[in-house]
Amino acid sequence: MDRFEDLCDQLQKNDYKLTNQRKNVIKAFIMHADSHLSAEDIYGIVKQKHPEIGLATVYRTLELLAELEILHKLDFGDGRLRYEFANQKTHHHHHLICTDCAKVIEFEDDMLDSLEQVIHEKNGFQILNHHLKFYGICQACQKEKTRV
Amino acid sequence: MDRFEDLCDQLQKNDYKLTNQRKNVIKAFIMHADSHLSAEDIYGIVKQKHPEIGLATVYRTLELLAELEILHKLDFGDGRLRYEFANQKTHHHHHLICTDCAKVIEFEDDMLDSLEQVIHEKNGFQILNHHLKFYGICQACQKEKTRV
DNA sequence: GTCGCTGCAAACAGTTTGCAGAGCT
DNA sequence: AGCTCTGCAAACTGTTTGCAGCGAC
Repeated sequence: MDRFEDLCDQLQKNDYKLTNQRKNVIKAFIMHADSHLSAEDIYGIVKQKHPEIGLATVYRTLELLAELEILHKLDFGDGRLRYEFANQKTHHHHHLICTDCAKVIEFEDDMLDSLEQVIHEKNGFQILNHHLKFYGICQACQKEKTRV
Repeated sequence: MDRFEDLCDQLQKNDYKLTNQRKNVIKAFIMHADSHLSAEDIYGIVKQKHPEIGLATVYRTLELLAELEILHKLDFGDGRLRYEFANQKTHHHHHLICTDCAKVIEFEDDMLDSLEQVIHEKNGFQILNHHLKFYGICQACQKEKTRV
């Protein structure tokens, strides 16, 4: 079973109707699985083939998919929420954001597990999630700068 | 020299005028130095004694103080920017956010330094800054839950 | 006196919501 | 057929901006 059918099943299993709009939003995500799309991005992509979709529907669908934990909300501080597939390794998955070209690079690391343990011991805080973002300059932009 | 005078000096040294509104915003921050205030928070505090201040001025002043690196912007994902004093240890200073009561606890750690080193080696990414937030349930809210 | 700063109100951007009609099951 | 879902437009929220007058230096 491919990813698309799997996600459609998840919707139906939870008693949500499988409308064309929802299918198209899911397809757009699968087509751009490595991106971090915003509502407006999705709207633009789906609109090309299905101009009748409404932006509000996109927002409602994204909210739904996030609630089902199919998608994760991301906030890169650019004033709009972005989304990515929520897969198993999400907890150890962080983002490097280039402040020059806004490119986002993914990064895997589980060092935070031990840090969470320390925090739990020191503060009695029960940690459920964390967000770690690095801001800096990617390799391409560094080269760009030395060249000029 | 106390903190207030020091900050006023910093403004003047940079050719910014020392207006009453700016002084009052700075005072409000000093009075609540351990909080993470939003523009609206500051507006409310200053307005009590100086009802003539405008919200736009607060926004402009916060922007100015952030540019001078007197304040740091924080984004706890609640839809508004918050600010705290930018001091020397900021880079190793993170936040634990309780998803129940929204309380924010400060946390110090420098483990990320070595992680930044690893990232630099693996990705050639020159890291300038990072944001690390932990979401979970604080000790008080955990007790609250077991009691009911 | 000059020019930066302020208050006000209007503009803005992303997101949410009310409602009447469309469409999945 | 029933009730969820949709498109549209209007409302909302935090923030920014244009402008005429005010005030720090």
